[in-house]
Amino acid sequence: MNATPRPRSTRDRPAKPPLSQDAVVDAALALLRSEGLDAVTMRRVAAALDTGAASLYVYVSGREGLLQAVQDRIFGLIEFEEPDQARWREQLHALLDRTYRVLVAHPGIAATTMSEPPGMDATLRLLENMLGLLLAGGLVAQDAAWAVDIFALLVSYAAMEHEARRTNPREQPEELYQRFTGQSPERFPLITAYAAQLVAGDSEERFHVAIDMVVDGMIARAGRA
Amino acid sequence: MNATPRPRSTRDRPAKPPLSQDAVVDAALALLRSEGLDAVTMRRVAAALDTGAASLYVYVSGREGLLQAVQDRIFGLIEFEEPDQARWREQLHALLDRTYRVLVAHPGIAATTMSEPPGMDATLRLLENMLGLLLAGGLVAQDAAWAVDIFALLVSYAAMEHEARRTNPREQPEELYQRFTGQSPERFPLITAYAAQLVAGDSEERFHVAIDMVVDGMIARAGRA
DNA sequence: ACCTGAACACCGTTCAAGT
DNA sequence: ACCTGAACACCGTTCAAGT
Repeated sequence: MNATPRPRSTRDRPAKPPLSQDAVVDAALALLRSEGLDAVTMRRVAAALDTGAASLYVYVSGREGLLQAVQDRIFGLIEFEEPDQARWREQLHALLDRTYRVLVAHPGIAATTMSEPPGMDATLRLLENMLGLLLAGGLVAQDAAWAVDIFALLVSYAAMEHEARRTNPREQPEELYQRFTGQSPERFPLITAYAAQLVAGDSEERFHVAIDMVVDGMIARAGRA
Repeated sequence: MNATPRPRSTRDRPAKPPLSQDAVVDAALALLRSEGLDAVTMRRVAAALDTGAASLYVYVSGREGLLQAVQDRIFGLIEFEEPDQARWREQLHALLDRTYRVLVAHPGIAATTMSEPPGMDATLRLLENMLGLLLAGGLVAQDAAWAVDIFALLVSYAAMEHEARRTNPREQPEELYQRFTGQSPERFPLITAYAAQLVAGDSEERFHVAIDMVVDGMIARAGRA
């Protein structure tokens, strides 16, 4: 039927799937996991799929659109619990912990989650679930709606901080402590005095405290209203 | 003394200053204000100074170092008040408002403040002042130290949100409201029911509420301890 | 000693020209 | 109709070769 000579087998490469949105996102995700966000360029994703960068534009709107699809795929990995009034606060922490872990497993993606409003499917499910937990906690709807945004911000920031401490020597707590204590005590009396407090805790502890502060603040507001 | 012919005057161009760190940062700042962060490339900054990109590396360590110096210059524009126990909370809001306005006046720089730990002079002064306000409020030192980080995050986020809403039609509240209410009420009962609350408030209002939640949360924690 | 043109190794995106 | 090589218009950073 086909006169073109094929090398050795009917399939000359191991099951190259046809291009599709999913295949493009898969390739980007693999690159993200193995080499981080900087490696996720249109050209390298295309190369992993044995094609040219131009071919990707049929399936994604551009690099930004690709990254959004990747983000949504990652959020799709998070499992949800039905909100339970008796343990909503614990459930909130657990949900945010799972989100944190998924973000940390995909270096660089946390930064992109902060600059995009929720819109895709898995992102909306995360939003829906967080909102459910806060409403189960008896919070005022307006406060809950605003707080969801803050929690999303805090978890992304914690993941970014974790990555920075892992890869950037300048962000190591010891380094930072030295920098704070090395300042002039006349000019910076508080920074030098409280350097230990400023660098205390790992990203996960800092992030749990932050969540608790916001939750306690919401409850205080609800009590006043 | 010099045989090279000069055109018309002893100075053939209007007082071109010699290169220096300050001159490089000035040029970057001007570009940032007029065209945003994307315009601040080594090549364009150099072009504004009538030289090549390579020449900048004598004064800054690279693009990242330049952006840090720019950030510190911007924070240097913020004025500080001596912390006053009687009105620390109001002073905190005012300080964060001034920070917000300075960030908004320099599109794109807010994103860079989130990924760099405090280290330069003006950034440390901001940190020192915020810490002073929280301690004047009678908060536990460890809580105050952690909260400073959260406030810095919240103000940067608010500035980013403001910029996004100004430039990205997809982030306009009306657009977002349509997207939320357009979802399936079976799959997303809360998002569809509370779409109005989710998009309520401009970036400044949302940011003030966030600050109050954190402050109230800190006070609640201090009361428990 | 100081400065910089040109080169290196990349980018995202577009589009004419092929099949 | 679909796909893509090559081009366009850029990047940050380095370094040999000039003054």
